[in-house]
Amino acid sequence: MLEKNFIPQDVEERLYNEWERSGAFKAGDPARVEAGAQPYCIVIPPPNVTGSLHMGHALNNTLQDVLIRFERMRGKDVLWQVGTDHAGIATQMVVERQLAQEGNAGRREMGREAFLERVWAWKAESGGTIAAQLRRLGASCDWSRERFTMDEGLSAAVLKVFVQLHKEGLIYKDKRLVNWDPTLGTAISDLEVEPKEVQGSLWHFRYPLEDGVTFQFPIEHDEEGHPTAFETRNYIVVATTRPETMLGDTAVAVNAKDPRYKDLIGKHVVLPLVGRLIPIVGDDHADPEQGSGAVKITPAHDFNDFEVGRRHDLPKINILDAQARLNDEVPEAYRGLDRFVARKKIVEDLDAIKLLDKIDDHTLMVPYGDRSNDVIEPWLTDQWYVDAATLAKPAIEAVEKGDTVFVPKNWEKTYFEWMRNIQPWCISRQLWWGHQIPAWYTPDGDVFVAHNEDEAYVQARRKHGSDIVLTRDEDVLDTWFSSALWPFSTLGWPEKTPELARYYKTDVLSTAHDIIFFWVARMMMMGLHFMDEVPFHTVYIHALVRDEKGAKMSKSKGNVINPLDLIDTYGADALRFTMAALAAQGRDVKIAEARVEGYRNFGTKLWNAARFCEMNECARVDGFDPSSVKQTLNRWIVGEVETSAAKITQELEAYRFNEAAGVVYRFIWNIFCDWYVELAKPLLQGDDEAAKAETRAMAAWVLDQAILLLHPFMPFITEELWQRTGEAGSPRTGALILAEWPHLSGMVDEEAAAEMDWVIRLISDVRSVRAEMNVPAGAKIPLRVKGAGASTLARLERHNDLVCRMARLSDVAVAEALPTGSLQFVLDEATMGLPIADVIDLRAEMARLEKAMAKLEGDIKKILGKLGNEKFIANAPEDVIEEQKERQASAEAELAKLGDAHAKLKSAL
RNA sequence: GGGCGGUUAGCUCAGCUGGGAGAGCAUCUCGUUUACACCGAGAGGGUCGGCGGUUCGAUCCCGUCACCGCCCACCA
Repeated sequence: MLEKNFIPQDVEERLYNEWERSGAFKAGDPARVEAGAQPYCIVIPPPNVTGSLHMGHALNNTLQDVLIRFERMRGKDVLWQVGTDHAGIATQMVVERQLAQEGNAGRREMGREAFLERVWAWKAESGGTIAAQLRRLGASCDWSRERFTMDEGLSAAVLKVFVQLHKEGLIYKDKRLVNWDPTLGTAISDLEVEPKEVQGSLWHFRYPLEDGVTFQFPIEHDEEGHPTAFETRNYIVVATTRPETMLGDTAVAVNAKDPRYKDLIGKHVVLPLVGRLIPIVGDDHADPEQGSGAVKITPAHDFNDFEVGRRHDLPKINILDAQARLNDEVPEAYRGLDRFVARKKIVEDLDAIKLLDKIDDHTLMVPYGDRSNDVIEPWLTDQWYVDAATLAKPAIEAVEKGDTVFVPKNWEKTYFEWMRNIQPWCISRQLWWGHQIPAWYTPDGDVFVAHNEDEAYVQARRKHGSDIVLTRDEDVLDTWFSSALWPFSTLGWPEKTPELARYYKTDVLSTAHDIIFFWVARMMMMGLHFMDEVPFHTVYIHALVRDEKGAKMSKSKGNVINPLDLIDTYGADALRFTMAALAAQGRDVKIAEARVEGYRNFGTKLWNAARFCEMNECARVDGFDPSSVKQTLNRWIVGEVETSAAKITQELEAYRFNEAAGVVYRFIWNIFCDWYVELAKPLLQGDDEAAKAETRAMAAWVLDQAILLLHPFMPFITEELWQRTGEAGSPRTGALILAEWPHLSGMVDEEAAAEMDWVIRLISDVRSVRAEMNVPAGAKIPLRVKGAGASTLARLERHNDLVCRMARLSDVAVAEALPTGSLQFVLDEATMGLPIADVIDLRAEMARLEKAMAKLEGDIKKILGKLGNEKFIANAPEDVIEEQKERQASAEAELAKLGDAHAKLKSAL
C-alpha cells in the first residue's frame, strides 16, 4: 500500500545508491547498452573541487540530467562525464584564508612544498562535498569516470598542449603590461577584471615648461568658439585620476591638431617632484576635448600610455612593486609608500609648491580583481601568452558554418564579437596551486620548454654544453587553460582511448552566458586545434538564477537561496522540476520558494493518482494493447498520451525545458487527474465487468506512461512509484531509469476525442452555471435538453451516469420545451435547461443571460467586421475565412437560443 | 561609444510559423463527493510600455521614443 504522501527523505538516497550500484550511470556498459546504440555525451562544467552546490549548479545540472535521462531512456549509450576543477586562485585563496584564521604562517613563510601539501589536504577533506551534493540532486553522472583537472592524466594533457603550442609558436613569453592584482600578487586575464564605477577626482597639475619656454593659452572665446583673449603660460596643465603615477611619467602628449598646444610639440617639461626633463609629444591619443587636452604619459602603468610610449620610443619606468608600493625608481620621500598613501602625499606636495591647478569631481571606472576585489594595476612584467587570435580563426569558422550552434542562437553574436577582437591570452599566474609551467631557465635567462626536466636538460646541453644548471619557472597556468582541454582530456587524450574515439565530439555543452568567453570559446579553440573537430555540436546557454525580485544572489545581499535547503524541505524532484519549468530560453530565472512548493504538490498529486489506481486494483496487464480498447473514455486517453508524449519529446529535442515541463504537468494534473480519473470512477465502480477490466488495465498503463514521461524531471518519485506499482500486476523488467521512453503512434481517435470533449464541456458548463447562480453544491437537480441532434442524444445516453455524477444532476431527459425559469445554456446545437425556478432569482438569471449575450454580440460584431472586409476575403487563407464563418454561425445560434430564453423569462415576470 | 535582452493579469512569467490574450501564485465564492486540503469546483482581474509603419489582419514583423537590466570598449 502506498502511503498518503511521498516522503523524499526516505527514498532519495536509497534509490540513488541503487541506480549507481546497478551500473545505470555507466557509459558503454556492455551488460546494458545495446551493441548498435548511438553514443550521447555531455561533459559537465567541472565545479570547483572544494566548492559547494549553489543555485546555478542546481539549474545547470538539472537540465543536463534531464537530457541525459531522456537520451538514456531513448536507448542511447549515454556518458555524462563528471569531474572537478582545481580552481587555482579560488582554492589557493581559501587555504590562505584558513591559514590566516588559524594564526599560522602564510604561504610564503611555509614554502611552496608545504603549502601545496596543505592544499591537497584541503582538497582531500572537502573535495567530495560537491560530488555528494550532485548526487543529492539526482545527477546521473558516470562516477566511475570522475576526473580532476590536476590528476595525472589531465596534467599530462596540459603538458603536451603547452609544449606543442610553444613549439608551434602559439605560446610565447612577452614583457608587456598585465593586469596585476596586488593583493594576490599575480597577473590576471582581462576577463578577470571587473570595472566598477567610482566617484573620484580629476586632479589638474601644472607641469613647468623647460627654461624660458612660454606659450599663449586662450582664456576667453567668442560665440563661435574662437579665442579672444590669451594669457602667457610657462607651464602646461595635465589632468589625471591617478596622481601617484606621475612619478613614472616619461612624456606629455598633446594632439597635433590642437591649436592651443601644437607649437609645444618637441619642447620639454620638468617633471615636478622628480626633476626629470620629459618631452612633449604629438599623439592622437591626446583628445582636445578631454581634461586639459594635454595628457601625462606613464608607459609602465597605463595601457594607452604604453602604446603611446611604443610609438614615440619613450622609456618605461616601473615605479611600483608587487604589492603596489612605490619602489626605488621614485624620489626617496615616496619610496615604500602604498599607492594610495602616495597619491595623497603627491597632491599635497604639489599643492604646497603651487602646482595643483584644480580638482574636479569625476566619475570613473576603476578596474577591480574579481576575486580579490582589490584595485588592479597595469604592471610591466614577463608573462606567458597564448596567440589567441590564431587559434580563434577556426573556432569562428566552425560556428559560422554551423558545426557548433548556440541555443538560443543570439549568443553566437556575443561569441563572434569577442572572438573577432580577441587579445593575447595571458596564461601565467604567480600562484602555487595549479599546473606549473613546463619551462626551465639557464642562469642567464635562456628558456627551454619541455615535458620534463630531463628533456629540458637534453635541450639545454645541446645548446650550452654539460655544466648548465636549470631552474624551473615558478608560475602556474591559468585554471581555464586546463579547463579548455576538458572535453578531450577527460576522455583520455593524449592517449588514443576507445572513449575518445566514441564520445568525441560530445553532444551538448550546457552553461551560463558569463562562461562563454572564459570557457566555451577556449574549448572551441583547443578542441579544433588538437582534435581537429569541434568539442560539441550544441552549446546550450541557460539563464542566470536570480532571487524572486530579479536581483543577483550574493552573500552580501543576503538573498542567497541554498538549493540543499530546498531539497531538504521539498525534495530534489520539486527543486528539479522548478528549475526545468523556469528555464525558458533567453531569460533570467527568478526563483521563488512558492514555486518549489507548488511543484512538490504536483508530485504529491501524481502520488495520489497512483494510490487511487492501487485502491481500484488498476494493475498492469501483460501484453495489454492500448490501441485495442472499446470504451470511449479509454480510446480518448490513449490519444492524449500519444499527443503529450510527442510534444514532450519534441520540446526536449529543442531544449525547451520549460515547455516540456509544462506539457507533462498539464498532462498529469489537468488531463489524467482532473478528468480521466474522475471520468473512470463510474466504470471502475460499475457492474460492467468487461469495461471495468479494460479501464483498470488502461489506468495502469496511463499511469506508467505518466511516470515514464516525468522521470527525466522527477527521477526519485517516479522511480519509487515504478517499483512500488510493480508489486501488483505483470512484473517489471527493470528499473525505470533504464525503461524505454514512450514512442506511440496511430492511437489518436478523433471521434472519441470529440465525444469526450463534449462530455467535459457539458459538465463544465453545468458546474459553471450552478456556481454562478448559487445553486447549493450538494443539491441534485435535473437537466432538460432541447433541440438535440442524434449524436448528442446518443452521447447523453452513453454518458448518463457519468454526467449525473460529475455535474451533480438528479436525472437527464429530453424535453420539447424547457420549463420557465430554467437556468439555460447552449452546448453545440442543443439548449440545456436546469429547471429550478423555485430556488432561483429570475432577475439574476436574466442578468446572467444578458451578460452572456453581450459577449456573444461583441464577438459577432468583430467577426462581421472581418468578413465584411473585401480585402480580408481576398487575401486571407481559405481556412482562416472558414474558421471565422463557423465562429459566426455558432455564436449567432447560441445568441438566438439565449435570446429566446431571456424573452421567456421576461414575459414570465 | 558599440552591442544584446526586457517592458503581457496584483506578483513571477509563458505565448516557438502574424489570424479568437495564457499558466502558477495571490484574491474572492462554494465544497470534506473514501486518490489527494500539498485537495476539488467556480469566479474576478490585462489599452500585451508610448507613437508611427508594413499587412486584409500585429502581443508577434519594421522604425522610433521612454524606462529597466546585462555585456564589451573607453573615460587623461
